[in-house]
Amino acid sequence: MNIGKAAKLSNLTVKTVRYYADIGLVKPLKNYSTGYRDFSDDDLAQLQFVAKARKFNFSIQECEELLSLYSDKNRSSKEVKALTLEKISEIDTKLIELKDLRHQLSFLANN
Amino acid sequence: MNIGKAAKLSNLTVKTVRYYADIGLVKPLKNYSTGYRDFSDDDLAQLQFVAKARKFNFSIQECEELLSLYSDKNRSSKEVKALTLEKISEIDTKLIELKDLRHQLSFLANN
DNA sequence: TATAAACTCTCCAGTAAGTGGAGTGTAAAG
DNA sequence: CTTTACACTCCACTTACTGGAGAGTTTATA
Repeated sequence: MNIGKAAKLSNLTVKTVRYYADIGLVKPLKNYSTGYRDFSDDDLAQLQFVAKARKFNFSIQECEELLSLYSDKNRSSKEVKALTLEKISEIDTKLIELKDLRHQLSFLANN
Repeated sequence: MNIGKAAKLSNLTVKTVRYYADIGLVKPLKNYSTGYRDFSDDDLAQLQFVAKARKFNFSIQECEELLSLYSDKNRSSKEVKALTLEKISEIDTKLIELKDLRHQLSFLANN
């Protein structure tokens, strides 16, 4: 699919998707007659994942790590699992902090 | 208190606190003989709040809005409440998305 | 009391992750 | 067949910091 569709389906802007392709975070094929990028369903899945992770301040580099969980055959299953669990625990911390922030705001709303 | 203590107590770096003072997000007094910034407890509370909000991608400008909830006497109580509730609802969305991301990762960890 | 360590300041340059816009080529609809 | 929508590159700008130089201040130690 073209970049516009990929952007729409991943809730990213065309600019951002192009940027991610530029830095090699996704590697869509390129039609060398038109120069248009061609995103596979797999590319799309990666974009969707990155879109979510970036929202919670996982850096581009961390996103790359997380994406490698999907695809890196050189990693042992144990290693994959450990890395994933680490990220999950980071998310759990974020969840607590976010609830705390919500609490603080809702306290504000009631006075 | 000096900037180092303010930074430590708000989990920000000295650099970041200085930056927030530079852009006027906090307005510590300044000792005009030494040039040292002097952060009040109130300044600290604002820094602590901003530190939390920034973690969840509320922009600096949004942080300014949120901080104004604490102090802006020109706002009607209704307006304050509405703005706060809006931010809370944004947080609720973030909470859902974050749980979703966690779910996706924990699925990864189990195969 | 001297002096070293720790802390502060300003200023300036660099970074991460985009964002906006000009200028131009391609494809689809009317 | 031409207007409209979408794609491309390239380059400058933005946000929110971050690092480092060079210099003054405060505190702890010898």
